[in-house]
Amino acid sequence: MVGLRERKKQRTRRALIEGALRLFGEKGYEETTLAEIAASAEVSTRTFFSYFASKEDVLFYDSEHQIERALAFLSAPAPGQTPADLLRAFIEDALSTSDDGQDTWSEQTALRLELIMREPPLQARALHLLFDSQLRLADALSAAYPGRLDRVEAAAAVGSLIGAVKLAVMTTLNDGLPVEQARDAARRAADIALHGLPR
Amino acid sequence: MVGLRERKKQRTRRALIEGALRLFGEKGYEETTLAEIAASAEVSTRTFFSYFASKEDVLFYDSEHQIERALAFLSAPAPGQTPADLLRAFIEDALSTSDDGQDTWSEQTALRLELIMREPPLQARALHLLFDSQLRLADALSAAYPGRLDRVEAAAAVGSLIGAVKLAVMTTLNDGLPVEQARDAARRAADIALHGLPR
DNA sequence: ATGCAAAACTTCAATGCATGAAATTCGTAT
DNA sequence: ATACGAATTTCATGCATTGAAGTTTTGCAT
Repeated sequence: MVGLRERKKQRTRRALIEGALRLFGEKGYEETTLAEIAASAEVSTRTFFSYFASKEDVLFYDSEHQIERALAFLSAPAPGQTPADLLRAFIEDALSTSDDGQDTWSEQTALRLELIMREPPLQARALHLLFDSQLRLADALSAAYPGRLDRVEAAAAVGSLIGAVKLAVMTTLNDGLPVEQARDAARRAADIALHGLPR
Repeated sequence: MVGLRERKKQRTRRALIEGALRLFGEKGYEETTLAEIAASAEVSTRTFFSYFASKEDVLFYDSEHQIERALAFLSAPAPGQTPADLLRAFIEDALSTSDDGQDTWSEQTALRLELIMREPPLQARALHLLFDSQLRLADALSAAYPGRLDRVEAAAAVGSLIGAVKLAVMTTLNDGLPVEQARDAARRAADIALHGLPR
C-alpha cells in the first residue's frame, strides 16, 4: 500500500494537477493542450487518461472526497436536531471550511474557482457534479430521518438549499464583490431556502 | 424576412433537428456522428455548425424562446401579487404548459427529455443552460419588485425554487415513476422551497 | 431578362480530445 | 535472479470543431 509504486503514482497525479493548474493560469484553459499538461508531468499523453477521465476532470480531483464528507455530515444529525437545523449547520460548516489559510494552496484554490466560474465547459462539469452529489445527499438526508422525510421532501430540501446558495453566491461574485459578501449572501440565501421569503 | 432564403434556412434547421432526434433515438447519442446528422438533412458537415454551435445544442433549439417566455412571466406580477405567489404561479404555469397533446410532437419531446436525462454531456449542457437562465430570471424578478427584493434575495428565491423542483422531479423520474408523480413531486417541492420544510 | 453583391454552402486541411490494442518497462514478491 | 502483474508508452484511429478559400444560390436593381 505504501510501496514505491503507490508513491510514484501519487506523485504523478499531483504533478498532473499542479502542472495543469499552472498552465491554465499562464495560458488559459482552452489554450492549454493535454500534450502540454502531460509533458509538464513527464508522462505520455495517453497516461493522463489513466489518472483523469477528461481534461476538465483534472480540476475536480477532490470532489469525491468532498461529497463523502458532506454525506457523512447529513447522515449524522444530532439527537433532536430537525432537518432544517441540520441543513443550516451544513451550510455553516461548508462556509467555515472553505476559508483555510492564505498560502500557496489557497492561491491554487482561488485560481481553480476562477477557472471554473469563467470557462463554460468547466462550469457545466461543475454543475453536473453538483447535481449528482445533490441526489446522493438527498437520499442520505431522507435515510437520516426515516419515516419523517420521504425522498421527494429530502430532494426538495437539498435542492432548494443548494440551489439558493449557489445562485446567490454566483450573483455576488459575478458582480465582482469580495468573498466576504458572498459568504453573507450564502447565509441569507440559506435562510430564504429554509424558511421562505421574508413576508 | 419571409423570402425563399429564410424559408429554406428554416427547413434546413428543422431537418437537422428532426434528423438528429431520429438518429439519436435509433442508434444512441454517442453512436450518431455529425456526418450522419448532416447527411440526413442533405448538407455538409461544416454547415451543421452554422446552425448549431455543437452536437449537444441541436437538442436545445428552443431554449432561448422558453427563457424569454419565463422572463416575461416573472417580469409582470399582478398588482398585489407577492413574490412567493408569483413564483408559485410560475411553476404552475410551467407544469400545465408542459403536457400538450400526444401526437408526434410529444413523442419527440419525450425522446428529447429521455436523452437529456440519460446522456451525461447533454445533462451537463442542460444544467448549464438552466443555471444561466436562472441568473437572468433572478434579475428579472428583482427588477419586478424594485426596492422590495434585492438581487441576492431574488437569486435565492429563484435558485431555491428551481433547485427544489429540479431535484424532486429528477428523483421521481430516476425511480421510474410516471410523469404524473413527477408533477406532484414538483408541486410539493415548490411548497417546500417557498415556505420551508413542514414543521 | 441580366448582372451583381451578399449570403449560404461546400471543400479542404488542421487541431485537439479521447480511446483501443499491442508492445515495453518497472516494482514486487518469491 | 526471475517471473508476474501493474503502469506506461507507442501506435493507430475516430470524431468534434474550426479556419480558410472557393463555389453556388438568392435577392435585388437595372
